[in-house]
Amino acid sequence: MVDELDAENEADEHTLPDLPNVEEYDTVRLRAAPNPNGPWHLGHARMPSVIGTYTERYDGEFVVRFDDTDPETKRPDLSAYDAILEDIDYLGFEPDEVYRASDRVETYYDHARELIEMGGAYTCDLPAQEFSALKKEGTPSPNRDKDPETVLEEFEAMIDGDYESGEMVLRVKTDIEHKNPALRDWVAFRMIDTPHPREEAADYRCWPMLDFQSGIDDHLTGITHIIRGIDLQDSAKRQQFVYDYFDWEYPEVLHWGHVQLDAYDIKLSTSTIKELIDDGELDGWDDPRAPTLQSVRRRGIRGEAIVESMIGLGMSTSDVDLAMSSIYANNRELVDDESNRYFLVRGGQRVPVVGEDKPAAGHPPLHPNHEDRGDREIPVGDAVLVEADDLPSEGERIWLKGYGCVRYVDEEFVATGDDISAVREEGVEVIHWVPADDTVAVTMRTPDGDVTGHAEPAFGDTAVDEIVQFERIGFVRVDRHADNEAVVYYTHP
RNA sequence: GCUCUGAUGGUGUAGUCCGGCCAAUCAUAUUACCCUCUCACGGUAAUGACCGGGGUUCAAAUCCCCGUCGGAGCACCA
Repeated sequence: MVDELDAENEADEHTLPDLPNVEEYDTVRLRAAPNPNGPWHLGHARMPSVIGTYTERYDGEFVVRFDDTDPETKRPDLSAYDAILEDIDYLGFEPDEVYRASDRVETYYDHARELIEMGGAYTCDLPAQEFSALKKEGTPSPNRDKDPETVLEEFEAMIDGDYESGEMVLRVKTDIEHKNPALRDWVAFRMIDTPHPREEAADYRCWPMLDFQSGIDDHLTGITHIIRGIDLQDSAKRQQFVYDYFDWEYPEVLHWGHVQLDAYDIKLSTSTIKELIDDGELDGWDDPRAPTLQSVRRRGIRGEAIVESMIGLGMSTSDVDLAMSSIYANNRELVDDESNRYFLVRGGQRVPVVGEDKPAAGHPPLHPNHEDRGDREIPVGDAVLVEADDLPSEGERIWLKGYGCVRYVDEEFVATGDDISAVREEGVEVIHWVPADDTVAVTMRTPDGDVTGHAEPAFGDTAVDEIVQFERIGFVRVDRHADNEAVVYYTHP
């Protein structure tokens, strides 16, 4: 038993490498630092999946920090804060702490003041392009040697909003000749005229840049390991200058590449999805065609299946393609056993059923591997609906699943009375069907558009949120029921 | 241009630090067969990869060099 558990743990640990130097910290503390500009798309799931998994492995702590320090270019969406927390909950994780950077602006100011007093930063009124030109040749800004008193005065003026956007910034004094131009005297604070959408933060005009804010916060909140994308691979080196001034120890850092997703036409980008929704091309964030967490959630995919796939991507720094089929495979494993079976006929070709001894009803099982769940009852009536593609050629037999064998003659099904050996030994095909006059009208929403059809009467007894399998079609999540009408979301084959 | 960083089958991943047990792991995908009153589940099998070229070595996916290709940063975005 113990061996078994060990083997299992080893298999789990195989996918994600151990975090470096965990033994040096009392508690491993990890953070996800989303920009709250919209609900999450599937790619965003990687961070909480990995962080949550590591948190569980090391019995650590999971911090969420909203990096919402740009009210203009990356303007926060007020509803996104909660939407993101819900997405994390859906994936099965619960943050230990939640912060909003826009609540902590005074803290950033304080640290900036301290940095200025140490001579580690200077106010600079050079236009961005001019500084950029100087920087490229390694020439310092003429503002670089201002005395700290002047800098402090000008920085307070920035805080007071005495400058307009673009007039003045606070730069961290790094190494203007550093061989990597990306690290030379970077901007720590700039002026933004647009008020922050959060009321609590609406009065601030002087905002920290990500590298400053995030660097300060990671230290102050005791983050031990930072995991972030390769787009931020220079951040640690930039922030190291600030850490050196304060004599802080920089956390461990890991980087990973971008995630691409197959199976969707829509780009994995919050702004793209938002535009499509605004233009009415998508119904909302949970439209089945949208590559968002809300969408797959509505389709009945378990957060756990996504986490497993994300963990499977490992921690490589190169870009990775995630196959939706991997998420589907994980999810199928989770839902197959509990999903009862029903028939849905897409479209529907009406065919009368005749025959002197024809049975009155079909009785297929609710689940082929669980006879104890019992059978469904599907009355046949005078006629059935089948899918046009399933219609046999004239004179051929077909087996109506759970009902029996019929022969297609003169556009009618004639019950033949054959037993199951017709299927087992004579190769008669088995198809699904519904009674023509007793059905539940179903709209099935799929990533490729809506499909309409008719489900068997027993389907009306299913509960909202239930995952069922429409035989020979795939799994769906029951979204809502009305009188003999239902909407389902297609999960996967 | 400068600076980082990476390259294993269709996809993802293990192995690379400490060369041999790697004619390369596992998963997924695809195909075939078995099971089956589903094209689900389960079972079996097949398919398919170390970016290229040199070097070191008895031995290289693993070490060194050169190249090729990819990603990222050099923003008053995150």
